[in-house]
Amino acid sequence: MLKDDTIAVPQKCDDCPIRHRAVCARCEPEELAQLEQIKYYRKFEAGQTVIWAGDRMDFVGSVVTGIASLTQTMEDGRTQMVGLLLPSDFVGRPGRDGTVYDVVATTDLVMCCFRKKPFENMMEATPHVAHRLLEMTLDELDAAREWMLVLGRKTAREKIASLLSIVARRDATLRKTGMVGRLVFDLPLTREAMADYLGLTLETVSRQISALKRDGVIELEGKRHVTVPDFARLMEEAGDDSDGGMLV
Amino acid sequence: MLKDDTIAVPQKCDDCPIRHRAVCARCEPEELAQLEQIKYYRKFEAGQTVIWAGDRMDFVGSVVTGIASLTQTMEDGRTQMVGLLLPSDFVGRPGRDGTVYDVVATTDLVMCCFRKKPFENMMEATPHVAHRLLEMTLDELDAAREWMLVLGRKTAREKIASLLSIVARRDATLRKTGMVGRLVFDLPLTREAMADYLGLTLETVSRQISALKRDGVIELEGKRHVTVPDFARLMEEAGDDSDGGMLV
DNA sequence: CGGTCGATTGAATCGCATCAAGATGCGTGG
DNA sequence: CCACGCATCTTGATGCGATTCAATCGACCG
Repeated sequence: MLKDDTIAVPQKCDDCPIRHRAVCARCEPEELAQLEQIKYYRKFEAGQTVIWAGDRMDFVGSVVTGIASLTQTMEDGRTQMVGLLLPSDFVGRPGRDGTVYDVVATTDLVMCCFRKKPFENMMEATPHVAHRLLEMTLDELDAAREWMLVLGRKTAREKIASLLSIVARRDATLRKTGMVGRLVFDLPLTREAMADYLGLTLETVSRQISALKRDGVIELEGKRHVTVPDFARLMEEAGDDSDGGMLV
Repeated sequence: MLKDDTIAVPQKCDDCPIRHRAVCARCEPEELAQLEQIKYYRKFEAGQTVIWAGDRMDFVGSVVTGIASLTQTMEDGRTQMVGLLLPSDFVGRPGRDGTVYDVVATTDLVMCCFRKKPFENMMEATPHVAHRLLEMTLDELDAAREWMLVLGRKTAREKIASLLSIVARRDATLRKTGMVGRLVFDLPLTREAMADYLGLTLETVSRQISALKRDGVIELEGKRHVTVPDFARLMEEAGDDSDGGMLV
């Protein structure tokens, strides 16, 4: 892999947008200083592959801005996205040399990477990093299991509604508008990426989105800009009334 | 919940069958002594519910013998099993009060439970428990993602073959026969439980098992006793040639 | 202006769910 | 010991939902 994706400009952790959500969230100033020593930034364009399944990984890291996806592929080409990596999410596995997933930049992407060996040493030495990582991993596990229900038991329409409600919810959280009134957001995924995530074909995704639009559950401007007039209605369409379906 | 499931007989950790695989695997003798202080055993019969989704949990623990399942349910009754808990697997989430899943004993079950608060304190104090738990959680996350591919992209036949190969592999590991020659094992799940795990109906499960039998991929004695004459063939049917599909 | 990429829509097909009957096996009680 | 009931499993017929194959459309770009 070409290394011209490395960013020269150093950024202080204090100003980092994911300072309080990422693996470093719990760190004390002196631990942060240690992390600054071993960190570097990398930048990817939408569509670029960050790591191929089976590749050796000499770093771990966090998504700073943008979105990446974890994908598995079968020999015959069928693919399933198994994770959506949003800002503050962690990539890589301490104590293991490779990934089993392709990591692909879905949008333009900036990652904060740590050299693996020093990071592992830090995990041994200081509890805060390890503790935060455990917490994050447990959350991801819950999210993955939540998604198993979507993949295993929901209809195409419910799957689409589930995805939309997740993206809507995350977007609202991010900019701290509540879950009230009309929600407006952009879909960060192509129809094909949605299909890969939902275990559908892109045609079915397209059809169901059209159907939800026709039925007034959502409104569309262009292909990606979505308005949800009534979030409760969307939740209902997703098959989980009330609070259910938390993910990410 | 009735508490008559608590077992009076104390068991020493040294003799414990899951001593070196469970959350206590890395513990030093004195840490083990600490754990002994806060542990107790509980026993469940096949079919009994260990915890209901939404219930408060005042303990965490490990499966010692038997099998349990984690299940999610939608309001309309559709269910999806999101995890199969085998001996040494961990139940519960430190730092959180309840489960979001039903935990059900699939077979007769013995669990080694730790009172939650003292266990959390121990995690703070000693690194070995927390470290091992992180490792196990990362493994579970991988397994969950592996399963997402099964649920999202595999056909009914491939799903059945995937499940069989997992059970076969685990069984062979457990009794240290290799993956060579004829594999013989018992299915620990009913057709309905398999359906819940695979995102199918029990009728489809039954049909596909019959089909695999008809095609000579497996042999059956009774409903539960399975022989796999050629494991590579089974893997092929599962859609992952060579080494793929590791789970559990 | 063709060319490409993403998206939409239609028609035909197929895999799995659904509905419905039986078969098998097992424990219980007469 | 056999009859009965119940749970589990098998098998068949039918219909629906999602895939597949294919044509078309719009937006963007060189």
